[in-house]
Amino acid sequence: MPTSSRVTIRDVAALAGVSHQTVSRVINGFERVNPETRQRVEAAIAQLDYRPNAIARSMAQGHTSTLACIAPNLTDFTFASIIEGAETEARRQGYFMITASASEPQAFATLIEQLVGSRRTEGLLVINPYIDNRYEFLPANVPTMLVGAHARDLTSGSVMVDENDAGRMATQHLLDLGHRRIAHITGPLVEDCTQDRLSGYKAALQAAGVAFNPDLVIEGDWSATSGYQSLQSLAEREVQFTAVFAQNDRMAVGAIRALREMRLYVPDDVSVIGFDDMPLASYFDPPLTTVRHDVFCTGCEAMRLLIQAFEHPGSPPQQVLLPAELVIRHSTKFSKEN
Amino acid sequence: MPTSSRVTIRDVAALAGVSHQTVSRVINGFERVNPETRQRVEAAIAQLDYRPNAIARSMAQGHTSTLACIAPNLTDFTFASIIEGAETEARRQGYFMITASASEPQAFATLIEQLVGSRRTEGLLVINPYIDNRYEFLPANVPTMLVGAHARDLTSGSVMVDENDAGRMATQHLLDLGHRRIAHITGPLVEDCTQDRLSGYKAALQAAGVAFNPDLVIEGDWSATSGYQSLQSLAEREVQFTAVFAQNDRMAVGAIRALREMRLYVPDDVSVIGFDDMPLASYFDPPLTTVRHDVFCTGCEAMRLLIQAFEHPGSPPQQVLLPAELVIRHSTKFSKEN
DNA sequence: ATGAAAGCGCTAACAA
DNA sequence: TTGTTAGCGCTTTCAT
Repeated sequence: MPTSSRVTIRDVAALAGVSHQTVSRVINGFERVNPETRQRVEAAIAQLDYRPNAIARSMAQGHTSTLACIAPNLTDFTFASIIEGAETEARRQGYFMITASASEPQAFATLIEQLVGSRRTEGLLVINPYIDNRYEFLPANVPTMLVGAHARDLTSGSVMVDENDAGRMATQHLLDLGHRRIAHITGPLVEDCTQDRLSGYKAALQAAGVAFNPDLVIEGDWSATSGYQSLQSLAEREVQFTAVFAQNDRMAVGAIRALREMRLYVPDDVSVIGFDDMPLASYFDPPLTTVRHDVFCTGCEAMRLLIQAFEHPGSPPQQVLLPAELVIRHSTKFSKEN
Repeated sequence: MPTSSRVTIRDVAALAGVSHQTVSRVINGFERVNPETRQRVEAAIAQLDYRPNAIARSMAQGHTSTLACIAPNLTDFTFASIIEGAETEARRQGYFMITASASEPQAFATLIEQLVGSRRTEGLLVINPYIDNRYEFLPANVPTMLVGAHARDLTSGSVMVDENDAGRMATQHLLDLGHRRIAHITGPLVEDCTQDRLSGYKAALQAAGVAFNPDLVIEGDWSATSGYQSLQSLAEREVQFTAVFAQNDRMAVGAIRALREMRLYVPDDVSVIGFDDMPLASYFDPPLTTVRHDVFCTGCEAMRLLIQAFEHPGSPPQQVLLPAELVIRHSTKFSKEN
C-alpha cells in the first residue's frame, strides 16, 4: 500500500480504465454510475490508496469547509470549553476549525483580515466580541456568530446564557437565605453578559422589595485579584453587606481570600456566590455555591447556527439563550441578621 | 471600495495594464519589477481592494500554510496553554493552525486520516501522544512533533519539561524539610512524563539515602478525584507518610481534601506538593507549593520546531527539554518528626 | 452512463 | 523587466 498521497484522480482513472470524471462521480457518491464501473473505480482507489486532495476540491468548488473561532485567549476555561464544543460540532458536520486568539483589537483586526480576506474560512465564531471595541472589526461579508454577547446588525446571530435570569437566580438564592445587603462584583461593564447579570441582580432585588444601592456594586475584570481588590474597596468605604454575588468564580475566590484576611468567614459571616462552576469550584474552601451553565453546549450551538447561516444564506439571524442552574455548595448560608 | 473579494489577479492586471504574472510578482515581493509598474499595480490592488486567494495559492504552490494541533481535550489548562503558545508561534510565522481534540484513539485515527489524507495540513503537533496507545496512528509521511512525551522513531522530535529534574526537585524540597516517608501520586504510568517524574522522585530519594518504598507510590489519572482516592487507599492500607508529592495540582488538591477528612491538616500534619502551578493554585487552602513550568513556551517551542521540520526536511529530530522551577507556598512545612 | 473540455485563481518555467 | 504558456487536482458543463 503506497503511503504517499500524491496519487491523483487521473491515476485512479487510468488504472480503472475510465475517465477521471467518472472517478470524481464515484468519490462524490453520484447515483448515475454503472455499479460495475463503480466497483472497478473503488478497487483502483483502494489499490492506489487514493484520497481526494481537499485543496483542489476547495479550489474547484469555491469553498473551503473551514471555519474559524476567535477568542481573547485560549486558556480561560469558559473560552476553552466553547471552543471544544464548537470544534466538535464543526467536525461532526464535516468542517475543520481554525482556532486563534487575539488579545487586543489590533491583533483581532489583523487576524480577521488574514482569515477572511484570503477566503480561507467560510465563517467566524467570535467569543466575547465586546471587549475593547473589537466588534468594530467584524466583517460584513462573512457569516459571523457571536458567543457571549448579543447579536448586532451585521452578524448572523448570537448564543449566550440567559444571563439576566442567571443573575436573578443567584441573587434570589441570597435573598431566600435572608440576605438584604448583597454586594455585587461585576465583570467589565462593557460586556453584555455583565450588564445582563447586573439587570438580573436588580430585578431580583426589586421583586423582593429591596432598594438597589449602587455603593454595593463594583466593577471587576474577571480575575481573582479583582475580586480581592473589590472586597478591599468595599471595606475601605465601610460599606455594610452580608453576602457577595460575584459574576464569576475566580472573583468569588478572590473575594473569599480578602474576607478571610479581614477575619470574616465564609459562609458564617458572609455568604459568597460565584458564577460558571469552574473546575475544582467544589475544591475551594469552602466549596463554592455558584451558577452553572453548559459552556460546551454553548459552543456546539453557536457552531451549529454558524454552519446553518453559511449553508443557508439569507436566513434570519438567530438569537439563542441557554439556561443556567444554581449549584448550592457551602459558601452560602442563612443570614445571621434574621 | 468594493467589499467583495471576488476580485482576481487578472482584474488587477487589466486595470493596471500589465499581465497577471506581473501582478503575481508584485504580490510576492519579487525584486525584478520596474518601480513604476509596481506602483501602477499597487494602485490597482488598492483600488479594487484585491486580496490574494489563499486556496488558489495553495493549489499552485502545493502547500497549505496550515498546521494542525491535536490534544486529548481543549479544556485542560496545560493543553490549552500549549495550544495558545503553538498558535501564537504559528501565526507569527505566517501559518494558520487547525485545532482539534480527540478523546479516544479511534477518533484520533480518523482525525489524522482526514487531516493528513486530504493534504490539508503540513504538519502535526500532537499533545500527549501516549495515552491509550494513540501514537500507533501517527502518520509516517508528515512532520510530527510530540508535546509532553519523548520522540519515537517516526517523529520529527519532541518538546517536554525536564520532568526527571522537576520530579527530583519536588522530592528534594520535601527531603530538605526533613520528610523521609513521601507518598507519591503519579499520573497514568503509560505516559512518559509520569515515568520521568517518578524517576526523579526515586533519584532524589536515593541521593538522600532513603530507601524507595513501592507502597508509597499510587497511580492516579490526573483528576482531583483520583488524588482523593489515592489518599484513601494509602490510609486503608495504613501506609505511614508525612508528605505527599502529587504529579499535578488537581490531584494535590484532591489529596488535601482527603487528608482534611481524616483530620490531618496541611501543612502541619502532612506536607503536600503539586505540579504545574495551575491558575488559582495560590488560592487554594492552603496555597499550593508546586513545580511551575512555562507551558505557553512549550507550545511555542514545539511549533517552532515543527515549522523547522517542515521547512527543512531531513534535518535531524529535535528533542527539547524545558526547565521547571519550584514555587514554595504554604502546603509544605518542616516535618514534625525532626 | 460516460467522456471531453473548460476553468477555479494562482505560480512556475520559459521566452522575449 | 515583462509576457506567454502550462499546469496544480479537482468539479462543472456540455456532449455523446
